Amino acid sequence: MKRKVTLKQIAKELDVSISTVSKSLKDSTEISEDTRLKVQAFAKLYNYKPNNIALSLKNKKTKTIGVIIPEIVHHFFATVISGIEHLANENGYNVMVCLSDESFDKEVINMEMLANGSIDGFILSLSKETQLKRDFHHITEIINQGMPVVMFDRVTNDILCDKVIIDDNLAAFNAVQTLIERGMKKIALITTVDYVSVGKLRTDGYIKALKTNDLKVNNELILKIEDIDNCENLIEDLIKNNKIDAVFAVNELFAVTAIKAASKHNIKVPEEMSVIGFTDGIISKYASPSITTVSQNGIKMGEKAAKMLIERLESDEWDDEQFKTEVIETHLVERESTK
Amino acid sequence: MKRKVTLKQIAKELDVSISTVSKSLKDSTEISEDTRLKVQAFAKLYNYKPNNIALSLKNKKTKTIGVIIPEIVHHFFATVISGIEHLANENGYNVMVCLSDESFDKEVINMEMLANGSIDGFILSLSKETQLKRDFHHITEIINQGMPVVMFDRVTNDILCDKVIIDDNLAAFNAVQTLIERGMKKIALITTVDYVSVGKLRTDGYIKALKTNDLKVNNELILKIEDIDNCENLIEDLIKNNKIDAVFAVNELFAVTAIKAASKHNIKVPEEMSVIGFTDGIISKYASPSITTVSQNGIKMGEKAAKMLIERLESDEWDDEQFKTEVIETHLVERESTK
DNA sequence: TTTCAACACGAAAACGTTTTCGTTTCATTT
DNA sequence: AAATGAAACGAAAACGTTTTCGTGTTGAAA
Repeated sequence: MKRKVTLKQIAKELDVSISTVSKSLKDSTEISEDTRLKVQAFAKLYNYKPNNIALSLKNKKTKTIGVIIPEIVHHFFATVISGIEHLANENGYNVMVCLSDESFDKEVINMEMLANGSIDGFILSLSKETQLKRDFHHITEIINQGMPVVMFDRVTNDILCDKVIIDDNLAAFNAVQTLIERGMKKIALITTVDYVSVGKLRTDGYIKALKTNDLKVNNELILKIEDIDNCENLIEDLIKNNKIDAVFAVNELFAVTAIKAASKHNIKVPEEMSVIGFTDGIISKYASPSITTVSQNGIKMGEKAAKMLIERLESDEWDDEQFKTEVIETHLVERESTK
Repeated sequence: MKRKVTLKQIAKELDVSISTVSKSLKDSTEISEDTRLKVQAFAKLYNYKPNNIALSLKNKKTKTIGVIIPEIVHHFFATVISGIEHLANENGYNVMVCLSDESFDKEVINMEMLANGSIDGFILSLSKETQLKRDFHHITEIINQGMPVVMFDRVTNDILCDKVIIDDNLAAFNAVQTLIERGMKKIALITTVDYVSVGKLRTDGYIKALKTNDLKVNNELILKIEDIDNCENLIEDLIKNNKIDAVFAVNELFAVTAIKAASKHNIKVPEEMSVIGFTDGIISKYASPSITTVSQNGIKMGEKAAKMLIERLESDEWDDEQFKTEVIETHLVERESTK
């Protein structure tokens, strides 16, 4: 077992100073060709690689990005991470991932943990609980300490920082508008509780589309689901008890569950009922019928977020206090669940 | 913007030495109560938190686990990460995630990057390309440097280290055995190319089950897919051209694609054809019909891998050179695609 | 009064780098 | 022969900790 070799060991072995070794390896002209080559050969032989931790301490830069997300077993968040990781890697950064599990406390603990030197900046999406509590002191504090933060998807106006989002409101509006244009009148909405920012925005888009087209907003057709694990019965009731033309769901899980409920009651999709979901994930693609969705390009969001963060990190320190909000384009991916 | 405060700054502010500050914060009895309280109050006021990087350098421990996986936009790997992250977090560890994108070179680069001090140990699953090349020197080298490695799922006998796997062979055998017991005779296999370790093992299990039951192994019923993105046509041909009783697929993607192909040709699942998949993921759950699968508990695998790694890290340094291979239990999750 | 603990604190090394600023040596110029 | 200057290298600080080992000041015991 040969342990990693350090500058000190090389120096001792070759009977020169640590400085000489360091300079030699950096091809400094200060060192004679003789010693330079000798040191380099020795270093290569022993496979010397500088210690990242020591470099981090010296440079006050870790070249690491911290990512805090609510969960990872979730197609959208997984794609975002993928985007972040790739862009980070291209730029010589590594990625530390922490899960908040939708919990405020875990979000706080994880952020404080990482903020103490482990990383250079954050990319994060708020947990449900944090959105419910509207308590963001842990994030503003970190920003105040001079650490850049980029938020994505689940963001809030209460924090000033760079953000990457989609236009949830508009995307929902367009989706519902499409349904209306195709003749649907009785359109149900399956959404989350209001404190989830994106859920609220999509709900607003739905309502706006109805109003724009002089359709009544019927609260019986709006289902707000708190506990995602027990949504089947609620959705089944909604579909069974109302003669619905179409369903707009704010995520794919609700969409596929609606389709399953319809099929259970012999309602044909899309002939008798159209369904549009949100987030173009794996379920929508492989469900039967496959589901028309609003695409939400997680890869792009991740890449954009990483790019913004790295640019801040490498700009000359806070030269520009103007924070930006980038809006990622969405579009409707038409599949079999709409006619 | 108030930057993070250090021991040195506190020391200067209170006109004591750095040592005194450090000891005070650690409640050392060496320090008088007076100064101790004074220092603690000041530290609290300025929200002092020790710098992780400095601690890592001093302790030669980063309290960070490196994870290398082929991709993350993949339900199984996402669940594994989830398991790793939770167990790591419980034990005060953080997780750095790197994606190899199924590429040998990226796997090597990422590992070398992290091995230079950034992490205490690795958890990894081999990329396809690495499995194809059978070149593992980058991993053995890291192990030789004294860094613990735990491999999961896609492992190899060529490396001596801790491992976490499922019994792919047995699980496949049992799945096919179940099909046979229910009267199926013409059972197709949709699998990967042989160099993917788990694909090969599952293929062997399929063959073994047939042979055990004196059924002929018909190569026309075995489809080995290289390019996962273009599997539809191949699978459709397989199903169209053979009157098949059942399909055993080595992942859920193949399984759902088989079902779609069947439905396209008006073959009813499960009435005319049963389907069993592998990896109990989100597709299987939400497909129509939902798919019977061999469960492969990624959370448990991740937790187990993290546990083994942390135990090695915190044991008294290589006290035990015996590496273990943990086998995670699987079982058949029965759904609608089998009768 | 001397001696010796106990007490309270500080200096310094160590972790592994990079980099600035000497210092020594030797050859060249005046 | 003295002065200058380049060439080649080393010492030391710095990043932020922890910890060992002093050291100076007390008070009490001898």
